[in-house]
Amino acid sequence: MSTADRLIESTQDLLWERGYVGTSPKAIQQRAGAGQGSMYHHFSGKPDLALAAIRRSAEQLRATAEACLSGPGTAYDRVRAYLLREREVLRGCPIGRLTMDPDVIGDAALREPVEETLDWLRARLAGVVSEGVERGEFDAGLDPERIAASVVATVQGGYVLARAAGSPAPFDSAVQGLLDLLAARAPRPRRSAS
Amino acid sequence: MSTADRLIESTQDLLWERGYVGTSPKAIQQRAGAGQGSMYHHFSGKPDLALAAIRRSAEQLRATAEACLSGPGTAYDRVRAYLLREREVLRGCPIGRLTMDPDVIGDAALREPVEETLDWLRARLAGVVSEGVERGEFDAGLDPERIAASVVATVQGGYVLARAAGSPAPFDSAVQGLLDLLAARAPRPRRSAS
DNA sequence: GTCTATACAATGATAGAC
DNA sequence: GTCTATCATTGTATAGAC
Repeated sequence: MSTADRLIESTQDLLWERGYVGTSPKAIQQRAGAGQGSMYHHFSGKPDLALAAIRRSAEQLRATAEACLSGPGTAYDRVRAYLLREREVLRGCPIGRLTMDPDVIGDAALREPVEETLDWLRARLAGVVSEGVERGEFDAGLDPERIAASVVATVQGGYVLARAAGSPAPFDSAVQGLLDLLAARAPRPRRSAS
Repeated sequence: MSTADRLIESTQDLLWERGYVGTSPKAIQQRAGAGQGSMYHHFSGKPDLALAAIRRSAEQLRATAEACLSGPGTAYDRVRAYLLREREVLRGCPIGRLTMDPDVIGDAALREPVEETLDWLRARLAGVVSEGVERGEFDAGLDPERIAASVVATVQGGYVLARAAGSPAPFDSAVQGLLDLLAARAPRPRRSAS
């Protein structure tokens, strides 16, 4: 792997763990095994490197979510797969956690991939729910945009609860609570009339 | 107001806005209009002052939530009042945001009030839901702990979505989505048999 | 491309005068 | 109680040699 790649990967890890404000160029260099000159040769500074790292994390998140949401089964099954997918719950979300970073939210360039990613995720989920409603896999009364926002919020908020508790348990409870509510609106396929 | 109080209040504001890592003693002193000597006279250092500030924010959050949850109406009404209460959505949660701060989560003393507050909130909500189930205000199948976790997670995650979007809209969507799902499990009081 | 040297502000605190 | 030094360390770079 190239030095630039190692720098980006180290930055991804540190942003995830400590946020933008808590991540120093020196820490990045040490984790990447690169010197200062090397870092400033490949990137103009901390914001530039952070942008590259955030973009890469965003791509990865998107790919992971897409794998769940384009999987097999009914709309409910796919939302369920997304909610129950394996996660390192106590680490939180590498993209969502950046929203609490004032220097990220305050900088249009850094915020853009964060906004874009979470917007995409909500829209993608809304599409799945909407499809489900059309197919009769979800009750007709459901508002896809609202349900999508609830699903993403439950995951993001679940991380908050888990980190506060020092345990993944509240995350799992929150997700199960939402799934319980959703299951009640997902009619089982009816074979009686066939 | 005493100097110590002004220091605590300034610290509350800065922790809310910038987190623990992003808040320096100097910034606190300037916002409080106090000198260094003054701060180090009243508090042993940054962690000590932060602890006082976090505890105060925790008390305030608890009081606000309790006001909604002990209000009038059915269990559904009270959960709804909590979810729809006025919030400065784009500022996020002064307690929840601290869970993303490695120096807070990594310090047992600083983490304790955060954990305790979110635990209390979930338990309090679970109590309301449980009461609702007993009274027939919620469907018997609901798991109060799960629903409580979903409610708190939706709020905490709603803040994340709102800050990413730069708008309270996704927060409102997430909350409405959850309320839609909950309303379907909250039978209207039946007068037919009376 | 990578390294070392240098710079200069901010951080988090201590000491001692008032 | 509050103020003004003072201090060691880290943060975030730039300059120039190799």
